[in-house]
Amino acid sequence: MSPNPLKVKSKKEPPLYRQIADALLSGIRDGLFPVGTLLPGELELIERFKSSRHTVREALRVLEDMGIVKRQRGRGTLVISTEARPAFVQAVRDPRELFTYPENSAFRVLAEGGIGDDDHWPARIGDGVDENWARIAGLRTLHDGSPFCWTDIYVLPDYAAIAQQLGRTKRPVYEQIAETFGETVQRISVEICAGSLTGSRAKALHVAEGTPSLVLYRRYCGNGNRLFEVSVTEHPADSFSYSLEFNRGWQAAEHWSWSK
Amino acid sequence: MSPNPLKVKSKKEPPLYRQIADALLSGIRDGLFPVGTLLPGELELIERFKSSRHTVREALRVLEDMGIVKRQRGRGTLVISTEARPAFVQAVRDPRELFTYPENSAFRVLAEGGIGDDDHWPARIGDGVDENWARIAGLRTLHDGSPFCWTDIYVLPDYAAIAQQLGRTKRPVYEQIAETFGETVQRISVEICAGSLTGSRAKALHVAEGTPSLVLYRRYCGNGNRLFEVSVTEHPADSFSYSLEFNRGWQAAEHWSWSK
DNA sequence: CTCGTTAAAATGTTCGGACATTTCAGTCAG
DNA sequence: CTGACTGAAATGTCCGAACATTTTAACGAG
Repeated sequence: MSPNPLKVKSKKEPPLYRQIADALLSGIRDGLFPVGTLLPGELELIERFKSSRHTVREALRVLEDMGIVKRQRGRGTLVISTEARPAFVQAVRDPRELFTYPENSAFRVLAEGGIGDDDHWPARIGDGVDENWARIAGLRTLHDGSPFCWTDIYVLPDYAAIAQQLGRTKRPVYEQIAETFGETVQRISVEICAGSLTGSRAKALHVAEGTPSLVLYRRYCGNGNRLFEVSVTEHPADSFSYSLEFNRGWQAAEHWSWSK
Repeated sequence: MSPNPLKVKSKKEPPLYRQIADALLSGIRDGLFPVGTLLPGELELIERFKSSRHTVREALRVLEDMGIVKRQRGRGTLVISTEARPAFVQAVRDPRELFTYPENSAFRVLAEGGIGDDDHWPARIGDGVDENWARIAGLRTLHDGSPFCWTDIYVLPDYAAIAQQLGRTKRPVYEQIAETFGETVQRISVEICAGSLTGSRAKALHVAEGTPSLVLYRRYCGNGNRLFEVSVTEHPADSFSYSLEFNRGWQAAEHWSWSK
């Protein structure tokens, strides 16, 4: 016989810790506990929900996993957001995966100097970069020497010396900078737009004048979220495409209740 | 006086639950517990580490948060990976954020029919789409009527009827399909490449023949990861760019030990 | 051999208690 | 007023116990 043929419990009550989490979440969303304030302490929640500390902590852990609160020993439970973590993510284990460069490619420096020497893009590079930054221009080539993209790299003045050790290795520039100057890459942003290859760039890449191109702006932030490198890469259209993949659910998405 | 001036405890011992987690992780990486097998049960781990169930569960929770194991009630703790979760992620709350379309834009259907009628892209669309799929072509326009991209949409034959209700709303097509036919978007992939606008497309978008363009291929997978929509969107270069942002650490990255 | 039942095993949930560590504000000596 | 100290408060770590729920495999009736 079925364990329980009479009780139709089609809608079973969720566990207590989740009810508590939902109640707290409602309170947060309703403005009872605004972002930036501290949630009531565990002892107080135990009293309010007539529960045990273990259960209350489990509820708070759910909120922490959702990115709603941040717990700090000795201080309390801080409300940091009113919305849950995203439902879709693109995950990248290694920033290297953001490049679609073939393994067997190398960077060849063609020119270096101040940013004033550049007559092409400064407008689009954006904030954080000024005329004091160093500029390194070059080609990325396959092992057989055929070039497949043009790159302009802009780095903090202090990191200009990186140009000397470039071209000897296949590794990404940001990685060499990070290692040489003790940076830790914290944030990377990528902007993609279309353009067309003209003049010296077209000639360097052996394509016809006006060939459509894909232009990628990459911005790297290191320790303290300080911008330390911007690179502008231009690919001939037919030799490059950029792919992304997003998947629903990060971790136990079904683990959350989402009453709504 | 300082709390403890004599003990130099510069290297404090990590908590027990983390030591256990590290030990298990080492076992997993060393092949003691290969991917696909079950970890020893909680009771057994309690004995082996001479600890309490609470502490063992805390350790297992760490591994679960890292994406190393997946716990299943009644079954056990399954090893699903030997590597931790990625260090960089692009997070998207709503798939809508993958579009950079202005809020006040609308889709206007210009043509619909079988996929055989298309003479432009079929080669690049890829697997999963055959000649039975339906095709809907159209323009996306701002509220003032000015067009800013050309779109070809390919959908499963069963979903061809979606064309009838398009154009009346501003909502993304994938969203209307998902709602109308009960799909849940599970995966989205985006491929970006450069092209140039010619012929009827250039004319429809009011740009000169040969204007550089950004072409986006979007593939949507629904229930059971079945591909149900592919869209190809072409933007004039100067009116569109695509941005991405990746951040290090997902959640408590510093929470992990990473003895390495 | 097939199907349903049953029992064992495993994780999930909940309670209780104790001590450790960190943060912060208040206090008191100088 | 400044600085060091102290103590309260909060979360972190850890142990013990009990029952619930789910999965799986063994078992037995037909």
